[in-house]
Amino acid sequence: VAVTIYDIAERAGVSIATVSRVFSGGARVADKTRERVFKIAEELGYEPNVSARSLARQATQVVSMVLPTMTSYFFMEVIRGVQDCLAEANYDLLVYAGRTADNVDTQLSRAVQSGRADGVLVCSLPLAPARLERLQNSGVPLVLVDSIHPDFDSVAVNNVEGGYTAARHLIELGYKRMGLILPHPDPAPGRERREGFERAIREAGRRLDASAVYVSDDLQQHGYTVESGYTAMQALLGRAQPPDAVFAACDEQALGALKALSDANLDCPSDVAVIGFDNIRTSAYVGLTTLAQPMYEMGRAAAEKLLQRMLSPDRPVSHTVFSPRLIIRETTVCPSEITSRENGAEGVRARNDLSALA
Amino acid sequence: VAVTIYDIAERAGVSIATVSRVFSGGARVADKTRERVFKIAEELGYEPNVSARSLARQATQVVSMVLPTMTSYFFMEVIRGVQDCLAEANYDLLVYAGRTADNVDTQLSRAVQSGRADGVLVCSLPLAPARLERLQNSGVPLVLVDSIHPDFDSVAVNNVEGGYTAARHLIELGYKRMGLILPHPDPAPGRERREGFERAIREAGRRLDASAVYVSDDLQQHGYTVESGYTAMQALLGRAQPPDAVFAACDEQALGALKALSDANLDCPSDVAVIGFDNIRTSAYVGLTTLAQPMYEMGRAAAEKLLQRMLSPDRPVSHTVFSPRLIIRETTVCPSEITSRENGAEGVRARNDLSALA
DNA sequence: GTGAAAGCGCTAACAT
DNA sequence: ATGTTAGCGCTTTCAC
Repeated sequence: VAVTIYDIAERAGVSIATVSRVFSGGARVADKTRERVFKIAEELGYEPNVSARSLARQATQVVSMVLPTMTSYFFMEVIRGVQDCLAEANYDLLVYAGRTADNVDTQLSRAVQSGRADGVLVCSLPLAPARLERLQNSGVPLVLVDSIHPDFDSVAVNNVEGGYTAARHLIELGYKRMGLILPHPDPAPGRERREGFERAIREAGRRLDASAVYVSDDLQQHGYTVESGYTAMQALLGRAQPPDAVFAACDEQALGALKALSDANLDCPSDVAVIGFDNIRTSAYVGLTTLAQPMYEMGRAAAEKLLQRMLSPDRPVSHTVFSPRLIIRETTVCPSEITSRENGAEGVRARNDLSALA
Repeated sequence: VAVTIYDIAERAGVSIATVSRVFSGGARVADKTRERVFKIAEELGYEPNVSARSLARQATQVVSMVLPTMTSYFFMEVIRGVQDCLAEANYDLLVYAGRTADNVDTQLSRAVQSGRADGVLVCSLPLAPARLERLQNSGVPLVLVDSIHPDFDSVAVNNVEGGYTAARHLIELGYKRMGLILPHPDPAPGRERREGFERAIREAGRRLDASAVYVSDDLQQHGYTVESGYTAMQALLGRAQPPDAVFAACDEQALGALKALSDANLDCPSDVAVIGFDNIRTSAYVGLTTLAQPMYEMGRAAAEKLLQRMLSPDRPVSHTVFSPRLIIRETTVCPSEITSRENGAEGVRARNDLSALA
């Protein structure tokens, strides 16, 4: 049904090899011939068949990306970075997002299946032993995003540092009774953020009471939800010594916590301050203080790293770690205080908000 | 390098055809043979090569999806619906998102390239003549999402109805001076929402003054941004007769409008009411009254429709149109008024919020 | 600069 | 139930 190089070759009075050379770019073909071939191809509406080319070249010009779920601002931005980088290099992007927890491994398997893609990006997936083995056996070039393993290239944010920074920020502002809200303990990022947070508190000569920590057991989206944050804050408020500042290890939870506060007629930050992690879009809108991850850049970096690994499979494994950036908004400091404490800080905050809303 | 059916065939003492049959499912193979083949394949770590299979079958089991941009809650939900449906049918998803306006057509071309995918989903792309021709010539099964054209299957929301409903809601609440904020006039959805909105106003025996309409000329994201809404609301507030209720044709703009209101020390809804369109995540969070599009369902429906068209290319073209659903929150009615007007409405609203935040 | 020919790994008649 | 064989459309040595 479709037109092939044979059709072109015949009409142009050349061999299929020549037509192939014309469309493969590099090779040397007489200018006259090249032109003639292009012209005829244009007339006939010829396009090289992708599958045939992939089979012959033993390469697909496709990269696949595996995600635990589709619905998250974080993933969207990462994908955007990936997509932009790949498009520039003329690669296409196959997206595999899990729907349920068990479904993820099915998706992973498809993604790494032989001949499907030249490389694979694995995002935010804890590498349990079985999964790890699957990946190691696949032999496909692979880079990890938002997780780390010594055997694979990776791009991630320094979660420990982020947690540490969050605690330092609260300590410096003079808050006394810290609270901590965490998503499901399975994924590493939450655990790491907690580690940094607790370290800073220890270093300040204080301690985090067990009753001030709420860990979600929500399997829904590993607790990365507004609801889980809402529940968590309610629980913390019910404790004997409610906190005066809480670190929610992801912005979704922080937003839920904020909601719980306002439902309880408590003011943020004067009654309870809140700091999140991620800097999702809504955070800028509601003025949530948080630690920003450079999501788009992480996507780009991961794609670039993968492209490099595809070129030279033997290069040493490398890990790119970004530092989370503290964005101070209104949930840890009242606007008036900001101006009084830091000269011109108000102006900075305003600009922050505008750009963050972009 | 990789293991092929030849390796399996040899070790199992059968022909490659038998091995192929085993892995292609359907055909009848002796149970003993099948088992033996599976066992050996397992040992050798065999996986069918995707490109070879695609070439031989003349089908890829891949669907590609083209989007104007990656960064939008709407697209994300649509993609999720698409992905879920495709995964169930064992299809993979290739995502092409434009980065700049001109880039979109490059992406479109790749998406419909011969042999790349068995079908294509085109989302939110105005079909200018050149683009239209490209699609018609490609011969690939295709369905449109969030836009309509007589030549192609499509899935969309009834924007005219949505605009109409928005106006009716405001009229019934007793608002007098309507304002209208629109994204860039190029994409059809905005124009259609305006049409419905103005019709309802005409039918109510009133008219919409030209000075009460603000159309964004922002090319950035076709004006689907918080900033464009912010600017728009500021402009409307500066008019001789500022509106007491405004319809923003997308939620991003509505959020910007809300921000402009609060920056001007105006209360919503008592000074100016605001109603949006889309029901993005943040809208639920800030209590924005809006018209919800069933994004996930639209994605699913589109994918299903595409799968059907791929099965029977000659079926008549069909269009699925969803009705937008009015979600009343706090930007058009004060909570107290809701309870006084509609019995039990408060409870409904609360439930709405919880589920919408999910 | 161009052509001939041997694959790439799998599928699908057709034959047995 | 299984084997033989001719492709699928393109790339890529190797000659000339």
